[in-house]
Amino acid sequence: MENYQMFFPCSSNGQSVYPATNNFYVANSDHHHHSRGLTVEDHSSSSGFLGLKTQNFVPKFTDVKELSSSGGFPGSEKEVKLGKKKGEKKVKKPRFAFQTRSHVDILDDGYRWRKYGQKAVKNNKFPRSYYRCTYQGCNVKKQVQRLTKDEGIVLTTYEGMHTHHIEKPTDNFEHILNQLQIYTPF
DNA sequence: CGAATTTGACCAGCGC
DNA sequence: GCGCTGGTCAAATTCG
Repeated sequence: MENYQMFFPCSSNGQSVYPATNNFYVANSDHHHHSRGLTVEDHSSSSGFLGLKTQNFVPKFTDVKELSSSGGFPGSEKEVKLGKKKGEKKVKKPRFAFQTRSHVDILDDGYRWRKYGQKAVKNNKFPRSYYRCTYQGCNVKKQVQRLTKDEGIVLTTYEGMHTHHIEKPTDNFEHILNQLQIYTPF
């Protein structure tokens, strides 16, 4: 129940979902001093990945990262600790980050999100926004952050898997999500 | 009027 | 142990 590398196993052009370059890395540590590794570009040809659309702008995915999985990378997991919950044990949740090239922060992926926080992060002049899926019982979270390096890039990090059907189907994203469910142990 | 957002406070983990 | 940082809560406020 832990390996989610096959997040979006299909891409429109059959490439660049998993950039087989040094741009793909496992971002496990939250406390690096520099925004290293956030190299972008080189994959700007990967348009049409999900067909995500915002109001009137279709972002291009420039990178896909697996943030945290217990797949066996040495010291890769920095699992979220839900120590605040009374009886909850700490659950490792897979996290995936997408770098999208967009001028808007809110990428409409078809789910309904409620913002529950916003924090200024170090080494980044843009705040990071925290969202939670509003579907009852589905506590999938995501955070959206714009890069100081290149403010045209928006880094969206998903945490957890949706256990329900998409609410607002947008183009082929629903199809992608269906693909996703196949690899979901839930 | 209910739902969503804003925003400061609070808390936990980690490094020094 | 203390302070910094990231993540979450929750009351107040705004929005539809």
